[in-house]
Amino acid sequence: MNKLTPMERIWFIVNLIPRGAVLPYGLVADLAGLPGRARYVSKALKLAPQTQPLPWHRVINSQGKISFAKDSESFRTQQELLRLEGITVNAGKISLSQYQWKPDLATLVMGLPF
DNA sequence: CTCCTGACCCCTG
DNA sequence: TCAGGGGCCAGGA
Repeated sequence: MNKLTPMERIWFIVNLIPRGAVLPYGLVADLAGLPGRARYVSKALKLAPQTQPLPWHRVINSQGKISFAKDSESFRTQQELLRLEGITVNAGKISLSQYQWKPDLATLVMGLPF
């Protein structure tokens, strides 16, 4: 049966975010069936196994901004990865109205293994 | 078991 | 826009 752990469900959702799109931590949590657990999403990304590539850079905060300190190496890496996908990033900000992933919920939920 | 720490979020001023 | 403050809760110490 579908015994995906909460963390695995988060990774599953993040893997669904298409190239050139982004999704806020809070919405990742909602889609993973963990409403109100935005913080847990950040933890899950940090603890994600390097084994398989996870598009963690497509996850940003609800303000449309990269959540790493602007002077950190992680910040620069995420900004670079987003730009490589054609996303415009200004001072760490991304336009959610323009790039936020808006999946067809009915279709999405049907395909979820949890 | 308790305490502390977050790649967060929402609301207020 | 920006800063606080309260809420949230799984892990590590």
